[in-house]
Amino acid sequence: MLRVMPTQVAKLARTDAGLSSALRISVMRLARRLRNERDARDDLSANHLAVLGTLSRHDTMTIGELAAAEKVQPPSMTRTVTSLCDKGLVRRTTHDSDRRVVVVSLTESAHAVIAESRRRKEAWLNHRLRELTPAERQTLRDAAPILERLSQA
Amino acid sequence: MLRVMPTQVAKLARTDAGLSSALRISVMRLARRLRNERDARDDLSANHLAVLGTLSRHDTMTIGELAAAEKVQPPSMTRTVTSLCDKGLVRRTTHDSDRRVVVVSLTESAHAVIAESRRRKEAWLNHRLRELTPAERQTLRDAAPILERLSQA
DNA sequence: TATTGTTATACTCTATAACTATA
DNA sequence: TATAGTTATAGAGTATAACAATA
Repeated sequence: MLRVMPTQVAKLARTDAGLSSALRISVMRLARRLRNERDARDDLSANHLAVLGTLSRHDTMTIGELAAAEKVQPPSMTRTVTSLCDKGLVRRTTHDSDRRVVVVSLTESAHAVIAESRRRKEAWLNHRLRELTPAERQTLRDAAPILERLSQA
Repeated sequence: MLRVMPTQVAKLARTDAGLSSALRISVMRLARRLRNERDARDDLSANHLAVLGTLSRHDTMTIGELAAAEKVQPPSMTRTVTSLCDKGLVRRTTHDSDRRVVVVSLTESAHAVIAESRRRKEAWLNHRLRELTPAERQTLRDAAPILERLSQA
């Protein structure tokens, strides 16, 4: 049985050489867990939810901008936006000065869906965090901004 | 512009209430980044790679066990295993005592593919970690086992 | 009968190529 | 001509339902 157990992750992390491996394993596993915790009750696909999330961070975006942000090709984004439009979660309008451009924005009901989805995702994690010691929570508080910076690098 | 910036993550993390949100955001972002860093050069799909990874942690598994581990239905796993078999990455043998069961195991070439993929994924993170201060690396060293425990809860 | 895995079939998501409409 | 987006079409990946082989 070659499975990497929690204690092995701690051991790995002790050296600079092992830190990268330990961090990758633990971050990927926790992310997978958080993702599954969400998927269980959401009726929107991961893809659709990602587009709503991106839109909520940018307010309005064009099809091209959305495609670039989600790293898909424009035809795929056309399809996704059409589907979200049918569900009443986004609005499509023509750009004021350039009529080739389609401007996409969230509807009120989308804001509610996003908030609810986020609330559910955090409920599970919140519960787990309350089971940690104050010192462990402090470590995570210190670590969060560093992890964030790594992701932006 | 509603985008959550690194400084906001640090601010969020200061309170117990905000820790869950800050941690979720930073972990999900770093995981996405790590995943993309891998996808860029791998010719195997994320799904195929996940199956190889699971097999490398368990040595031999049946189709049913693999389906359960990857949270897909048996017919989907049959398809995936057939494809990996065609690529020469896994072997299918019949179980000794129960001839309904298919036992799947990695080939030598799969071990090489897994090692190479893992090496690539870690190269990017390794480089980022060297840019941190020793104190920041220590914080991550402390955090890794806690993150791992959260994912197992 | 129950279980393990497969085949048949359909749906979703994605891609490339060819097209329309604006600029 | 070049650009933004769409339509047409095809290829993965997944699911459910029905089936075969074995227990």
